[in-house]
Amino acid sequence: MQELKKIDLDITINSGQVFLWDKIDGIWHGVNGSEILKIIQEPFKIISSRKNTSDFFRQEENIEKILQSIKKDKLVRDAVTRFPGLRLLRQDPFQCYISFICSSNASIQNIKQMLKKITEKFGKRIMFDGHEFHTFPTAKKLANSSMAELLSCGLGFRAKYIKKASQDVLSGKIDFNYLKKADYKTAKEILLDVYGIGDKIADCILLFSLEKIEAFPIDRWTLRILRKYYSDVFNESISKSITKKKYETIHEKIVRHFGPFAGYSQQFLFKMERDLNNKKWL
DNA sequence: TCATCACCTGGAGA
DNA sequence: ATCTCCAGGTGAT
Repeated sequence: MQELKKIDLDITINSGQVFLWDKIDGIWHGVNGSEILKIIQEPFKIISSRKNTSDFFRQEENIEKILQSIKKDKLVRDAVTRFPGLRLLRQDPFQCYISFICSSNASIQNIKQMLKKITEKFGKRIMFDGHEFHTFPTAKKLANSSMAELLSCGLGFRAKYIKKASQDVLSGKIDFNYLKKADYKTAKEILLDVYGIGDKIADCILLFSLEKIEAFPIDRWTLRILRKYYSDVFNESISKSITKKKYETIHEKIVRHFGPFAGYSQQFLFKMERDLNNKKWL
């Protein structure tokens, strides 16, 4: 029973959810909004630079129930068997929002580099555990930055997205607390209205930071998985590219098939397929 | 509604 | 060395 609840840090951090994490002397350290986290694997312990820390690993959640639910699908069951310690994380919403806007048409290494520069240029420098870190900047800080400063972070065409998206948070057009309370569909529509956010990125933000576990981001990897293993299940051939309308109808089928915790199944499938293809992580 | 295409940038592979 | 291609997409025709 205790084994089922064990979180595997290497696997979880290397599953495409977070980018600002590094192993220092064999121990994972990472940035989550205004806090820096240090996580010991054995015995499992979370050390935060802040007094009040969030439930980053979702330890309050009934993971046994969730795994039991998603394991009804055979391929997900295989993935859970291979990566039993993989967990969904609960990230700082603004950092998650900016991170995935940066992810557009970029490799994980590239995304990490962009975000690292953003924290170094705009975040607050703090010493923690004997090392130097930079917190993730506030929306205000990024909204008021110049385009030249943003471009110097290697953001390229994403710089204009980041600037506008930050302004939308500052103005209150995007209110993460409201989005957390709203239902999936409502929250998604609001996010889709942000310049630089489409279906895939909206779903990542919803799943990784806004408590929408039914979100199932469909990127080139998940699409590949769906094409490869689920065309029969969904009773339709899935094309190589996906249109806006198609994304919506497929998502409905996904939730019907995988259930209310579909986002968890996505995480296991994504991890498995990328590992299978020897793709690099952090 | 749908199919193309350009897009910043850095790294890998030819 | 130099070039091409691609990377967890999105917005504009």
